[in-house]
Order: sequence, then C-alpha cells, then structure tokens
Amino acid sequence: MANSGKKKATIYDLSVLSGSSPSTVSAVLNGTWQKRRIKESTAEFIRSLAETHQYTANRQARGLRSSRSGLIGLLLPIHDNRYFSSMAQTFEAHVRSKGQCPIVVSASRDPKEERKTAETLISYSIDELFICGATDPDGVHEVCEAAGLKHINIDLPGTKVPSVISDNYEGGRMLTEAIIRHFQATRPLEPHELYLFGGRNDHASRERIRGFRAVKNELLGADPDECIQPTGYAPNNARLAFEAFYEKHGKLPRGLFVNSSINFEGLLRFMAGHPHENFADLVVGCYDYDPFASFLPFPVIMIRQDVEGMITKAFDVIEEARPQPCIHLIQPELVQPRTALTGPLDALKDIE
Amino acid sequence: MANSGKKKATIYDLSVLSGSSPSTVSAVLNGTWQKRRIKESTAEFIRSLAETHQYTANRQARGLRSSRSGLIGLLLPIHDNRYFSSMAQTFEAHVRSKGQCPIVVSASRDPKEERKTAETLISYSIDELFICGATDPDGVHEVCEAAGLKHINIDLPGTKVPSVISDNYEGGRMLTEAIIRHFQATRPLEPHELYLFGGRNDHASRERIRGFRAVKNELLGADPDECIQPTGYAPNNARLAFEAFYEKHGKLPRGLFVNSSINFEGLLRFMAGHPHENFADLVVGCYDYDPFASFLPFPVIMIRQDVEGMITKAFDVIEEARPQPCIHLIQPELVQPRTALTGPLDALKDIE
DNA sequence: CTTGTTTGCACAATCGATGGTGCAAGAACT
DNA sequence: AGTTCTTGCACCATCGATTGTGCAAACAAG
Repeated sequence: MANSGKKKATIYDLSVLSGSSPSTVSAVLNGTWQKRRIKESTAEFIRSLAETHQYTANRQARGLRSSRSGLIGLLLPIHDNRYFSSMAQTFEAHVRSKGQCPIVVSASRDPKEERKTAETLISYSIDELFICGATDPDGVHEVCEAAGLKHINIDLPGTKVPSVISDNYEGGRMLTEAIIRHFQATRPLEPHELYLFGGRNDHASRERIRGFRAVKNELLGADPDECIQPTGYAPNNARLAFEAFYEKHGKLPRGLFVNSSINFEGLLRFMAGHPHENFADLVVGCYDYDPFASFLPFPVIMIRQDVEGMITKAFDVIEEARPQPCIHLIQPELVQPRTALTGPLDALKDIE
Repeated sequence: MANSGKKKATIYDLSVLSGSSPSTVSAVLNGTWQKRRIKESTAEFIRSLAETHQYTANRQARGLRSSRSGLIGLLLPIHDNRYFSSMAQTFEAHVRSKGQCPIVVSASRDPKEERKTAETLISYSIDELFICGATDPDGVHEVCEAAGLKHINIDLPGTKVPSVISDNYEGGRMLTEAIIRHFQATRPLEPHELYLFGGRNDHASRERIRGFRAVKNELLGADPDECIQPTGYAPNNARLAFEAFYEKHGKLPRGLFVNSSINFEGLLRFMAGHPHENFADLVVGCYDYDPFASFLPFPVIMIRQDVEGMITKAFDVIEEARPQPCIHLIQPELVQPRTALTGPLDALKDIE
C-alpha cells in the first residue's frame, strides 16, 4: 500500500538515493561486493535502502544478462492424478531448497505438445528441464540439445540422456504375483481369469506387461494373448474395454491388473454403470498408489512408485559433469489393501 | 542436432543474414510489420530465415523491454490433491488457450511462504496472478498491489480484490442434508451422532460449518458444540481426532462430515489401524470429490466444486476494467455414492 | 523540373542487472 | 618528496527485443 501504483524500485533508483553507482548497488545486492572491494559501510547503507524500498531484483533483466533464469522446469503428462501431482509436489520442494523457482507444465502425452512446451520453457531460459513421463523423450531431447539445455528423463526413458525410472518389470512381477497369491487361499486363478488392462505401447507399459506375463507363466503355467488389453490411458477407453469384456462374458475376470490409476478410473466408471453387481470375487492390482483406491470394497493391491527416490536421484544425476545416457532403476513398493501411506503432504506444517 | 552446441539465433543473427536491420526483423517476427510498412517480400524472406534457423524469441529480453512476460501465475496451497491438481489442469488449459504460459506454484498454506512466492513470481514479471486457496489472500494482495500486478482470489476470498469461491454455505447445507436423509430410511440420526471433522478457521471452513450447523438444527433439532472438530488440514491431525473419539466412545459417529479429501485421508489412516471394525453403519460426507473415495465400502456422499466454472469466472472477472472487490459464488454439486465423474483428463486425446 | 506524398526501412534509446576495466585518493615505503 | 600499492568505487558495454523517430528513394502531382 505504501508505494502503491509506483513501479518497483530498481538498482538505478537505489543508486540515485544512495549516491553510489548502479554497479555498486548491484554488487552489494547480489553478494559480489566483497570481490569488488565495496566498503562495509557503503554496503550496509545500500542494503538498508533496499530494505525500506522493498527492492527485489528484476529477474528478467538478470536472466537476460546472465542467460540464466533461476527457473527449473518439470514437464508432466498431466497434473490431475496422484502420481504426477506428487511428482510436482516433491519436485517443487527440491527446487526451492536449491533457491530456485519451479515451473511445472503439462503436455498431455502429446509428442508435438511436448516439444512445443519444451521450446516455450527454453524461450524463458530455464536452467534445467526434468522430462517426466514424456511420450517422446528423444524428441524433447533434440529441442533441449539444440538450446544447450541440461535435461533428464523421469518415468519414461529416452536414449540420449540419463533416465531415472521405476523398475516397471520388477513392479509388474510383484504386483502380478501378489494378485495370484491372493487367490491361493481360496480358489486359485486360472490363466484366463487374470487380465491386464490399460497402458499403451510405451516403455513402462511394455515392461509391466513383460513382468505380468513372466510371472503368470511361471505361476499359472500359461498366459493367453487375449488377457493383455492395452487400451491406452484415457479412462473412457478402459471403461469401454471392461464393458466389452462384460458384454461378452457376463462378468469381469476375477483378477485384474490395471496399468495405472487413470485406467482404474475407467473401471470405476464401468462399476458405476453396474450397480447390481457386487464384484465379490474381484481382486485388483493397480500400478499406482492412491489412498482411497486402497480401501475399496474389494481387495486392491497397489504399487507405489518411489517418487521421492526418483526425484532425488534425478537431481543427483543431472548435477553430474557428463552424465551418460543410462537408465537408473528405482524400486517401487508393493502396497497391501487397506493401507494409508503418508506422502509429501505430511511434510507440511499445519498452522492453526 | 543440426546446430547443437551453437547458441540460439537472435534477431541480430537474422538481421545479418537477411541484410535488414534488427528492428525490421523484430517487426516481422512479432507481427507488427504491417504497421511498419515492411514489404511483404522482405517479411517473407525473414520469416523463412527464422524458420530454417529455428529462431524463437528470447522471452526474457522481450519481457524486460515490455515489462510483461507472458507468464500467468497460479498460487496453490499444494499440488498433491485432486481438487488442487484439477485446478492446475484447468487453469493450464485456459492460460494456454490465451497463448500464454502457465506457472503453477504451491505455498503450503503458509502466509509467509505465500507472500514470498508471490514476490518471486513478481520478480519474473508475471502478467497476472490467480491466488487459490491462500491462507492470507490480503497479504498476497499487498505484495501484488505494490507491484501493480493484476490478481484475483479463488477458493478463499480476500477483501481487496474480487474473489471467486465455492458457495461453501450452500455446499455445506447440501452435504449435511444428504447425510441426514441417508439415514432416514433406517434409523434416523441423533444430533450427537453427526460430527464434522477437519478444516480450520478459514472462510471456507467457517461457511461449511455454518451450513452444517444450520441444517443440523433444522432437521435434527440440535447441534452440540462438541460435534464440530476443526482439526486443521493435516491428515495426521484428523487421524488423531478420530483416534481420540474412538478411544472415548468405542466407535465412530455414524454420520461424518469431513471437511476435505485431505482430512478424509486422515480417516483412512484411522481405519487402517482398525482392521477389525467394519464400519457398517457409517455414512461419510466429504467436501471434495475423488472418484476412488466415492466407491468406498460405506456410503460416501461428496461435493464436487465446480473447478471449471470457477476458473472460467475468474478469467472473466480479471479481464474486467476495474473489478470490484466482491465475491462471486459458484455452486458446487452434490455427488451421490458410487459415482465416477469425468474430469479435465477426458478432454485429452489418447494417441495410440 | 520542382514540390509534396508515400513507401520501406534504418537508427538509436530503452528495459534492469552484470562484470570487465580504469582511475582517483589515500596509505605505505624508500 | 617521489614512487608503488591498495582501497573504493564509477564508467560503460552487454544481454535480445521493442518502438518512437527520422530519412532516403520512389512516385505522384502541378
């Protein structure tokens, strides 16, 4: 309110007020003043002026000069999902602890959109880019490479720079095995009673499917091809697939491996349309963790990917001098039904 | 790969290549060339050069000159939650359709953090700021005001600029009434059997509580004070409150009004610790919508706030010439148990 | 052939911060 | 007193794009 309407103070304003030159003011305020042999008393005076006039540096100007911006980007497929939003939450905490500013943007799993978004971020001179779950990581890589921007892949691997991803094969195995074992106390599953729904032809889905098929063959002795239904990621496509199966068989498979919580939403939509069914014998394994899903009226076994671990690793790797384009696998965790795990929110204090 | 390592092309590079002046190049590439009477053929030539050299404007430079950045900010409490992440998703779509770049940042419901974050965003010369769910909207307002930044409140109202918020009173009423009616077919609720948990002393919580108490008094004839338990937003505090109640009464209230999905997670944590209980008679009303929560093994009635409506309204209002500091109420929607609604994700195409 | 007009563009200042270089005044030393 | 350091800071170019202004050349009018 004090100086409302006035524009923000600049080093030139402070320069006039203090009687020093702009470069002196700049040096004082960005910490390089000792190197420039500015007197302590001068520095102190300028600092106090900056304080009373609420000076904050114009980052566009600084960024222009230094060709850095203090922005670190995270490119997501979508926001609206527990997995990716906890990615955003964790990423943000890391970035801020480095004193930089996070900029999180989604690109809808669309390769063109991904490149365009990366270009936009680059035009803001972001300092680093974390590419998470990109459909075409190598496409984004080219854009970054051309701009000389440090970047790294998360969740879906590329071939040109390091990638930090979940161990989807192991996760797929764990989850499949857990589903199968869940039935062993009662009536064991037949091979044609365990289906996989969702995902598409991306690295994560392929690995999970590979794990699924391996374990299924090992434990159930067979894995008919029709049990694999990669219906994409849209909830409605998954719903239609469940609908079609139900239409044909009059029921759902007893065991379901659902590729992501987004696909799981497709299952919910199917269920909403069949209120009479009680799905008593159903066991779902979902490759994602959501606390509410974990408490559904049928057993839901989930995989929690180690978001904190992945982000931490990614920051480690991106700092390395010359990172090699290798893949860092992060182990996910199996979550038994009716489990409410803590998450990044628990790190926040709740001021009352 | 083509010009890997080289830095990005500037208008000066193109100026040399084309034989025109930098100002001509600039005019051509930012669309003001007609006004400057640049020949069509010159423009065409420069455009083709820009194309082959993959020119993209340096936004920091542009922003410095024009004191705009093309960035529009959204300040959230947290990312990791369906309500706020769908806010982010919707906001992003709106911003991009205006040809600008969204920057979504969270501030942990901490007033100091909120102001600091706003200041950081301002230092990047963002063009507008949407303040969502801020603990201290007027504090953020001051920071914005001092910088001459257009801003608006969402979800929690301030007193200095327009606010677009859910009609929490009506929502609270609807939800409370739905809970009570849910019992009327069987054994009606007693006043001391309907509790409200979660939230704190913010506008939204107060309004919801007001609605809760009004309806409870109307329909049940009483509302003992101890039935209101504003435990804050942290899941664990809510859990402790449920734990304490259970300790004291040996059971949960039959009717629960839970103030947010985050608090609901506290209920899940409680339940995870009591696997023997079956919570058969429980009905939960939750002031937030989450598709998985809607299918839990007990009836969960939810409120879906109209995120799309709020964001749309907020964009309308912020464009107005001199917006008055009034409150725009957006009606939320009651969601019956076992309902899987579509969301912003359904707008995405799923490329296979 | 001279005097406007229009066309098409170049020049240069500017946004705010940074950092290399230079230089005066004082201190230290011979 | 004269020379050499050191201290303490000012000056100025620079980052890349925008924009007000000026001015030749081409053209039209008289």
